[in-house]
Amino acid sequence: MLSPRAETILNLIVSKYIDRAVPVPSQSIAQEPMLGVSPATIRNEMARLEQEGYIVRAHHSAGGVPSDKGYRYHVESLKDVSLSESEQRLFSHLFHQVERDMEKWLSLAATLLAQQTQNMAVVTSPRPTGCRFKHMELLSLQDSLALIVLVLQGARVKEQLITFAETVPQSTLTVISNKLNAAFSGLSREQIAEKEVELSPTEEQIKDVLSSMMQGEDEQEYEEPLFDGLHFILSQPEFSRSDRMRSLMELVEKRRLIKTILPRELESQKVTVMIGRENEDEAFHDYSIVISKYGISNEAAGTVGVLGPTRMPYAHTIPAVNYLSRILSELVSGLY
Amino acid sequence: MLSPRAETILNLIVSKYIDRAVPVPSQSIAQEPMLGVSPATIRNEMARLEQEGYIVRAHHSAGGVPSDKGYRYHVESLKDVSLSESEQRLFSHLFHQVERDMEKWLSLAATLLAQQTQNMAVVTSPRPTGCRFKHMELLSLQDSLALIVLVLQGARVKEQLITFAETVPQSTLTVISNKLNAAFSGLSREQIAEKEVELSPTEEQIKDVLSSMMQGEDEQEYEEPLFDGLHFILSQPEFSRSDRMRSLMELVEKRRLIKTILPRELESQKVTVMIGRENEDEAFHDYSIVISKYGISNEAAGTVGVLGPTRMPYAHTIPAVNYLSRILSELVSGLY
DNA sequence: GATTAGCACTCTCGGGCTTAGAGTGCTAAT
DNA sequence: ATTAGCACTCTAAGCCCGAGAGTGCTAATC
Repeated sequence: MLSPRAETILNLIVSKYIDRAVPVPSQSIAQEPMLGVSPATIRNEMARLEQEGYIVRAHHSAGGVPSDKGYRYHVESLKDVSLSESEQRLFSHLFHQVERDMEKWLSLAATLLAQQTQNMAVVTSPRPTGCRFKHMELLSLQDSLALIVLVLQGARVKEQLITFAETVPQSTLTVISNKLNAAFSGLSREQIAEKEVELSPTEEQIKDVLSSMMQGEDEQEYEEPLFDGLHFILSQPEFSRSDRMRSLMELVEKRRLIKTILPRELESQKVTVMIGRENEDEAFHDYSIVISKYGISNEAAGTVGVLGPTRMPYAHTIPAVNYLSRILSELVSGLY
Repeated sequence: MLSPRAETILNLIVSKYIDRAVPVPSQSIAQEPMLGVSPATIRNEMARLEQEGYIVRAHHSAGGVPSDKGYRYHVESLKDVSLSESEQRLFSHLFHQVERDMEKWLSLAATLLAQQTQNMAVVTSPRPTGCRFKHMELLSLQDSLALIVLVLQGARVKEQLITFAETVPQSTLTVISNKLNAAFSGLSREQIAEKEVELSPTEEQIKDVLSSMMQGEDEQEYEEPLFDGLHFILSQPEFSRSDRMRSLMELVEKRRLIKTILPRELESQKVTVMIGRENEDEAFHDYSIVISKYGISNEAAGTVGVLGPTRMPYAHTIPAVNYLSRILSELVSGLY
């Protein structure tokens, strides 16, 4: 419903505004060689775009600034742009160079994404839904103090100290861990609770700790996410006023992202873009979020995304989030 | 060399400035009932304090602001103030309530410290100097993919994936881990390298990975530290200008603290205060750092501290850092 | 000699005014 | 449908001014 020329002009306004952060005047559009028209014509078109809500003006006689609707239009027009081949190669190369360690992969993904988009990247760990016991180990540290190392399905390792009422030697601990490993291997927390096994008081205590470790894992729907690129986002002109800056910092520190945005059901593996007021949470009405699930759905899924001002380089961000979520999915499926 | 009255006045200026963040006029000092003198007298004393460099004036006819030297004087005067009994009890109570887990302790320490001082707290993990092998475990994930779980002295657990050239069943892995556990128990990385053991190619590969895991642990002098209270420090009036705010954020993200401040040799277990230009690194010339080592010297030492503007509530900060470092030391020594 | 009242002086901060410049909307001509 | 031309609008920056806060100095007082 937008004439081809109007479309071109809108896209020009959006991209110019994205990289200059200054209201776009009709003149600067007219200079583009691709459409040989005068500023006056552009002004007419812009008046129409404003009426229809694609752009907004700061005041009566100022240049055009894209509205949420304008950004949305722009985003739709690049839904299936993908990362350039050379960047794809660069990314996978970097992933293959790094140690084989989930932590490292996540932090690499966050760094690359922040770098690529000049905004803040957020990555959460792939979290198994309903974790399963794989293996445990008991190590004596002092007479009555021991370390429990619990390995869950999917190469996830947790540790926890435990204090016994009495001295328990390593030899006993080894016996116990063999027994419990045999009994619990492959089971979920519920199954472990139901399982009928003859247990000594010490063994019972250990079982309780294991169970609470697994419960912690199950309940904590998203673990502390990884952030990178705060300094990029903070140097955006949107945050030159320090109160805007502080409110962003509070969003980050108060973990609001995690609580309200991440838990939302995302279409599996597809990049979702939420622009300004499209976000339900009012706190994000001035921000855009580009986010995607990755991992194995219903088994171990994490999220990878970018937070920035609505004036965000979507053309870089969307393909980058998309590609990284694919890489991470592959890496995760290697672990299951 | 400062008359008792001058001392009182200086201390009043410092504390008033610390909680109001506004240059202190002679009047507001004269109001203090403890010295029954007129503003004019205070002005004379303040002129002296300014000459001697204890206070500074923003402009010719403005109130007094403590200089670094002034803060230093103030800090020296409260070197052996300690935390109130009730707070001590509160702190230890909180530590005993939380799970027995180093991570949790550190994060509690950071939160408490930030809260108490209304500034940013930094805590690093206790890092063993020259780590020692305690135990390892090999778990098959897929045909030729396994997970190595390595436990080091001091309840420190690391994990790492490994891919073999061929399929290796769990039974073989179990045999191998028993063998290596027996051979390497209690050894440092160098000792493991020297140790003469007959090893199969697969075992050799595992040994190499173990060695590199331990090397990583040894080399990484300080691991990612824990921050808390960014929002406190950012709401200090010092950071109302957004450029100051951003430069702080960069200090934090670029890990400058860790690289230049933390590695400095600190007198063991004693609180060190560095005020403004006393910091070697120019980047910290506007900040103060209150920091202390904790742990077991030459075995496993971490740092706990506070970063803030030079206008910092030293009277709360110093005893809090001091007390928390003592608590953490106790907790760490429980693990060794 | 130390203290203090009194006063002139300095400096900052906010409000209001003005001006330059950027960019528009409209009208009339092409 | 396009465009040149122009009057109009709005912002941002500079400037001035006056109020207020707080000082330093001087001269009087204890």
